[in-house]
Amino acid sequence: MVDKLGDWVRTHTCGDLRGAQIGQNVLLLGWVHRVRDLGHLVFVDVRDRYGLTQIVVDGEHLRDRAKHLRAEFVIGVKGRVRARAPEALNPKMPTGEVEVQAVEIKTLSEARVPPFVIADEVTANDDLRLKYRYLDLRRPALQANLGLRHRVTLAVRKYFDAQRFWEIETPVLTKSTPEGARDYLVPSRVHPGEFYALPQSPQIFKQILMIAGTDRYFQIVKCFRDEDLRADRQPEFTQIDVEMSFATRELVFAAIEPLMRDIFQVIGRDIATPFARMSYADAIARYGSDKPDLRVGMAIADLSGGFADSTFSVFRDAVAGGGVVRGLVVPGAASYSRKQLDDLSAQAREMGAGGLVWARRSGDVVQSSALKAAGADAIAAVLAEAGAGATDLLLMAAGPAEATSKVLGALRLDIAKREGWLKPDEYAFVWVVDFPLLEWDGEEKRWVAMHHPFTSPIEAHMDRMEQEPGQVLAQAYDLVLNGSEIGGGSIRIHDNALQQRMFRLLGISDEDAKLRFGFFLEALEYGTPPHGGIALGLDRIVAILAGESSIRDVIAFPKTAQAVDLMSTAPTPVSLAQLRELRLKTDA
RNA sequence: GGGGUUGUAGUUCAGCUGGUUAGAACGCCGGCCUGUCACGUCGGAGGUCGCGGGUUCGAGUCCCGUCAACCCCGCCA
Repeated sequence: MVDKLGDWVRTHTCGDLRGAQIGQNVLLLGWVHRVRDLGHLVFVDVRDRYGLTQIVVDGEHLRDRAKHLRAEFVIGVKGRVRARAPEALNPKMPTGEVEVQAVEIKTLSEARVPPFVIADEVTANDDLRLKYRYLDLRRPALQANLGLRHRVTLAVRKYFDAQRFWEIETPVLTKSTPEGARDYLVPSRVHPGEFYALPQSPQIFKQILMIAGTDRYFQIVKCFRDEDLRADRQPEFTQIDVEMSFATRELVFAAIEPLMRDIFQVIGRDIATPFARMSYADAIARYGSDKPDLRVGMAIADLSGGFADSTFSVFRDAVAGGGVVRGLVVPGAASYSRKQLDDLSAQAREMGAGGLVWARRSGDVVQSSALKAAGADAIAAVLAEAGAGATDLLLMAAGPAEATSKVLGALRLDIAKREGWLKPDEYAFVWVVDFPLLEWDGEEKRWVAMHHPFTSPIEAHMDRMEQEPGQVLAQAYDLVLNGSEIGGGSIRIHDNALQQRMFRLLGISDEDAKLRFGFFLEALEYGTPPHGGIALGLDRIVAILAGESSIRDVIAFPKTAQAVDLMSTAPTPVSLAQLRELRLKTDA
């Protein structure tokens, strides 16, 4: 039986009441969290976004009513706040020094038995949680994540406002410019056979805003990419998009570092600025990744020199063939068992390495999987060169430089994870800089932009773009936090001629460039300020702040790895009438 | 596109080399209980073992296919 709300207005939330309100008459509205029926005495915990308050019900008539309450019913309670007896205090609850003695109870809404218990300590399967997202979101942990996300976006807007940036909305229905990720397409009814694309990023619009003289722009904006998903990737995601006129890399960094400081203030953490910097080449060589996790050391060192004339033919031949021998020192891992070492080798081979060689000291003697082949003196020398101490383990692999570092880098992360060295509340920022402008796409047999085609080469390399495209560095940068790419940006090309050269390098014909980017190339001709910017991944940043491993836990209504919304069941077929109106046919 | 993990009660899981009636905990329903707060306690209901096919005297268990969720590689300018 359900009651009408009538003139009931809440006086407090379920997280408000403290000792100061003792003796007051209050009215609470919320969800039944738990009912504890002790016979002649019934306790009901009422929950809302703000917290939990214990209601006490005795007296025959009301007690009967309380016994019929079930989890997730929405109720109203009129009552009086009273102090709990000293032995009945609950220090685990913020409202635990008081309780509300019920005078009147209304059931405003009944609830079916929920498919899973709504409590942080109970976790159902992901698909069930997503189907009943509104129930999952009632869990305090997810409520806290939504609140955190709100406070972060608020901090972002406050910061940029103070720095005289304007938040400007760019269109969601835009032009498809295939190059990079797949677009989500939206058919036009008014123009049959034609399509809008949902933006992968507002890149061109924000650059045009610079041409339009808005000087400093930011936007907290949804972007869309029709690519396969991961724990840190959703088909629609939110960027903090930033663009500045007359910007240099240093000016962009100087704008973003204090922003990150303000964002981390939201969780009460002081982060140190300026951030560390590392070239892309160093990141790849020393960490095997363009997004190094610097919470741990274990940098990869080049040990090729020690093996150029070695008796160990595998390593000697690798070096002679233009490859490298590289290694990393795992601190304190000299005690690894034979099985652990074998597992690491197997793992390295799985990742494409020819093999993994380990070495360590044991008292005065050295041990190594290549001891016989290389000789004790050579192993001792390389241990010394790598800086391995008495309790450390040296892992080595040989082969082409980049591939070797990537395998060792993956091992490094795996070991660090297993050893618990990656603390979620430790924050290691690094700017990765000096990216190559282009990379060779072996399948398409053409150069493709590493960042995007609007990224400027560094000024000193502009003349060499056509001669040595692979050697040209870009004015591009990524912001990396704990091994996660949380942002990327660049100084843009602001010169029409340079932009056209870039398109040609990418194998885009002049006609094609005109067709796809003509409006932008034309805009560049009307007085374009040098400019640059960055886009930060809001979902990833909030996930790291919240200590969540998946961005799904900081997005209100996320999609599955198959890009399905299990709650609304999107995507779905549409009616023939709808298709006809759009003049579309499907063979699905 | 490729690889891996998982799928058994409402939920989270166990179920050994294939063998009688598929179990536990939580949740749910009912009884008892005046200080609980993950209440306690007694009792009860609840199963197409994801789905389809195969092997077998016999399949939750083995095989093939398929669907779904998750993780990774490719992909993500």
